[in-house]
Amino acid sequence: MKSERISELITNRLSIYLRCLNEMAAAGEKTVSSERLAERFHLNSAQIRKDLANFGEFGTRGVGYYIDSLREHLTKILGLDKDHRICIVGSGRLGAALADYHGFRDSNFQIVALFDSDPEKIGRKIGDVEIFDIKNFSSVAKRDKIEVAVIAVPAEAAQAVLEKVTKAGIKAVMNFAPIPLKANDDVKVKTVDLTSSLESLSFFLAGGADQAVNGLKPNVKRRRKEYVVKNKR
Amino acid sequence: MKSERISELITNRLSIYLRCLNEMAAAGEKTVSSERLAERFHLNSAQIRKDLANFGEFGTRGVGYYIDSLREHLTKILGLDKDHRICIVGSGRLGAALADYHGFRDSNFQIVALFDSDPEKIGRKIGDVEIFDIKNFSSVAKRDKIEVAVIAVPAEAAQAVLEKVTKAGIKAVMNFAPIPLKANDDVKVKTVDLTSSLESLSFFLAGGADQAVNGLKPNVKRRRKEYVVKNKR
DNA sequence: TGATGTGAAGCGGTTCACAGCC
DNA sequence: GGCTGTGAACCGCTTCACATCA
Repeated sequence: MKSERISELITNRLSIYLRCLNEMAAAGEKTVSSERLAERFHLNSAQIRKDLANFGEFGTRGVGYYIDSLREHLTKILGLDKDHRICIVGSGRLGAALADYHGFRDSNFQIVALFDSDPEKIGRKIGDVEIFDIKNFSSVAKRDKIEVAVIAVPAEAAQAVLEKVTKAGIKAVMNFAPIPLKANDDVKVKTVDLTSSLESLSFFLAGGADQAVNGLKPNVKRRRKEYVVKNKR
Repeated sequence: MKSERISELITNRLSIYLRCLNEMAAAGEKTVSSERLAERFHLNSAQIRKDLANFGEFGTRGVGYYIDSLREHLTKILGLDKDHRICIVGSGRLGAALADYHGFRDSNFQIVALFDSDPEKIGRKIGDVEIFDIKNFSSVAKRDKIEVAVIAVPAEAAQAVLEKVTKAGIKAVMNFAPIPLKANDDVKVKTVDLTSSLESLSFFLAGGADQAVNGLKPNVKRRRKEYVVKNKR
């Protein structure tokens, strides 16, 4: 509830700002204005100022933001001053791919465990990450201090997995199953739906909005022309 | 421009509706009301009706939607009645993982080529997909009738790759590089930023909005209490 | 002067509520 | 009676515009 005061749109942008600031710091720059930052990602400068203003007054009028200081603030705000331990539930192709994708390795996110229900797989390793029995989720999660669960199981199993990890006290979940999940208020779920992302692209390729309302199928009747016109623009 | 009349939020939902309808059809159901569909994904029924109304009048008052008929319409609208050929640019860990992830195999999306700039990798295969020299992108893309490019290269290289595939006539791009890209108006780019998704979760774990405005750092001055209070709620 | 911080306006998406139709 | 299709209200995010301050 109160945790909804800051929207996900904002936190996503904070993450992007921080990445950019890190680059600038590496390039030896000292200060940056919201205007210049905005240019970097074709974005509005007022938005950047407003995003930052949610957390305090970090800027200096007439100057801009001191890069090092702002980096520190954002790092703390995003909780990136601490390490986070992740597990992946589901060691099928996607789960295995994610475990093997070292994209997070150099960050403070670390994949420390995999889970599966298939007895064939339990005990094996992918890279140097062991696959555990999902039945033991709670104890392994506690022992290994896991904070984030990545759901990479088929759609049918995803809701049950969410409930299982929730019971074990997990508060942050990244869901790759192509299905909307119902979670407790105190659990944050981010769904990444690759299939519907692709299908959105397909829609665009198929002619996108051009077919809307007008590219009608034979069995669709048309009345009320005035609405059609309104929708058009 | 006109292609922006239908938002991505809508197309994402259409994709989800279709998946649900397919399941229902498989279960032998014939009709469904927007209300019942809405329950399935904890969502508002008016929204479903409005989404569908963008494309015609598919429902029957007093009855609901005929599942088979609606499936056909949505399949056509999303362009899923045709096959789509995909390539992945970047055969590093992420690219290889995606190539090896068969999640799309049983759909009408097919991964037909990989591209890389590393001479070591060119000519090899991942699964049964060959890695080509990015220099030959244009000719390979034309020969293999590639419609969608997946960008899985480091952030620094992503914009250049986008420009290269755009020049080759690609109109739909899925970007995994953690950086916002600038594209032509007639090219659709979907960015999936796993890092900023994770960092959003980290924000939530770190206390989320609780730290906003109030969890202030020493060097942040506070004036104008009235705004603070306003922001608080 | 130059850039922040922010009220107010603008815009787009969601939800409500109900007229219209089966 | 039941459910769609949709104007109107609502809500939240974005952009504008400017007072404020180093």
